[in-house]
Amino acid sequence: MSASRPAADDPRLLDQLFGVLADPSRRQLIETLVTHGPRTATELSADYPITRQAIVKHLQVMAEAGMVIAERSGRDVRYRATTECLAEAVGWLLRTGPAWDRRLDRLVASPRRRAARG
Amino acid sequence: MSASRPAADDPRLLDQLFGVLADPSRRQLIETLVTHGPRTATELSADYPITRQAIVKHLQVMAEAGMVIAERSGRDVRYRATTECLAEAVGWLLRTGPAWDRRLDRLVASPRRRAARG
DNA sequence: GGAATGTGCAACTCAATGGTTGCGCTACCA
DNA sequence: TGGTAGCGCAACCATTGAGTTGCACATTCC
Repeated sequence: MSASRPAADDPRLLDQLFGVLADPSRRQLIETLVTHGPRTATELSADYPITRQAIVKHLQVMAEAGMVIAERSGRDVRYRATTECLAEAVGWLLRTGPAWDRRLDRLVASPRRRAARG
Repeated sequence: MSASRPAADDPRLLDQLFGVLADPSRRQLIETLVTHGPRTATELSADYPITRQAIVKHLQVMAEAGMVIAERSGRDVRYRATTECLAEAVGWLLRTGPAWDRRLDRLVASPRRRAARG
């Protein structure tokens, strides 16, 4: 199961991660799971304007990205938010973000041969 | 101009931000702009397997999200990476991420009333 | 055992989007 | 002043993905 979960250094992981986060419903879903603890898809669907099936699809995508864990107890499946994967996203952002300023700094400092734009 | 750029506290901004980051081409585009400095779409298209038009579309989406700035000089349009917006994404992640652990901690610590499914 | 509740799977619709091609316009340069 | 290189716009195609409905299967509980 979940044979398609990419490795930590696989760019596909970032695709999945950011892809999940790009959807407002999914961010809200995460926040709900965080603030209210593990819940079933049926429970969640009561608080959302979309179908249980839609919720399940979202949760499956999120589970694929390693952001939630599905735990079965009896006939219920309770979804729990996990956090490790988020480090990956933060990592990329911090690794890239600050670098921008450094770069821009260097560009401004260096003499441009093209009409000194800056 | 850019009338559709959402405010800082608008969830739409996070949609755009994470949406941009979810695409590997766009992440690579950002990294290229970061490491090589501002470049034109035509220059960029030389290093990518996709059309200039596709690149332009990406850059427009990224500009919409405030991640790049288009600067015209003569007939060239040079795109420069900016960084402020990333803080928004990092903010959400940090605000949400660490909370997970706190939550999980509390859940583990609290006595469960439902058959102690720990 | 049988009703009720919840999950899982599949097919379908519809909109968004990544990508393409084609063409007209503008700016640069010899 | 004419050729060339680069940008902008529009139409179009194929794919993806969010969401729905319908139904079958499993589990709980009376």
